[in-house]
Amino acid sequence: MLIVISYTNPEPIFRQIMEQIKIAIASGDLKEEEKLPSIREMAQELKVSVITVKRAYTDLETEGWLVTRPGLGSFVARVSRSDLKEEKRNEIKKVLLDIVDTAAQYGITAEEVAGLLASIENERKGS
Amino acid sequence: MLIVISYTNPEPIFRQIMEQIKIAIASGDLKEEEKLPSIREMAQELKVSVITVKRAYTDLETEGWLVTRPGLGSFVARVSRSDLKEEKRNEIKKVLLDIVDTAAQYGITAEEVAGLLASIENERKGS
DNA sequence: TATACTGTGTATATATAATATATACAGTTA
DNA sequence: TAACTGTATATATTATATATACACAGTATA
Repeated sequence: MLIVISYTNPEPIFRQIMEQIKIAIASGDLKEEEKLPSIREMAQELKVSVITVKRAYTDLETEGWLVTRPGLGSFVARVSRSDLKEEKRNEIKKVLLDIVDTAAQYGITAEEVAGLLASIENERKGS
Repeated sequence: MLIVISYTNPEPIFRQIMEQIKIAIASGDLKEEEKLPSIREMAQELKVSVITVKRAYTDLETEGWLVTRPGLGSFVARVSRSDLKEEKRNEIKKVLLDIVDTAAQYGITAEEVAGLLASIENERKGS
């Protein structure tokens, strides 16, 4: 599993790890019931403390994406793939809602926000 | 000037203050050259430390929205209103770009994101 | 079958940086 | 000098990250 952490990224390391594991699950790169690298393995690969990786795994378990068994390892939880995608959709919707509200306070209309989004898609197609 | 801070909001207090001052400037509620409440006044109103308000004012000055004169007070900088709106537009575009990228990693298309945004607007009109 | 080995996760104590505070200091004007 | 203004210093609390010592699970082997 390829995980890359950035020290310039203000996001804490354990969250960067969490996010990339979620993406691995959502993309099918990590399958249900599959064993993840041990916290020591991953800590060594990322040149990061074991505790930091543990924090990422523990939080992912709390959110229901992993199951950890002491002495055995951590495993991808059941039925997490489509759930993860749905969770992300809701998360995105919440952020969009916040954007529209904030924009309004600055006198930027919802139509204008939609226009910005459309311009991003067009620029993407162009390249 | 009405500012409301929330302790459940994970955003630090000084950033909540900054954001609401920016909105007051963008909306014209605070005009160019106008004097802001003294840090002590605002600290007392918000039941918050003077240092926290100072931090907000100092950062706003660094970003160019305020000018502070020791012994006199803090004042809205010149030509900040339209600049602020433009800055916000750029900020929003950056966030939208990030959303589209992240969504793609979860197998959510840009069209789907646009759809979510459209649904928000529709729900708003409905209410 | 007992036990030692090697893998796994866990708990405790510590360091550093960001946020928020209280209190003492200094500039401006009347 | 009085009554405003912002500023500087030292301290507390919380989040993030770490090192090190501990405990659990499976397996090889004496």
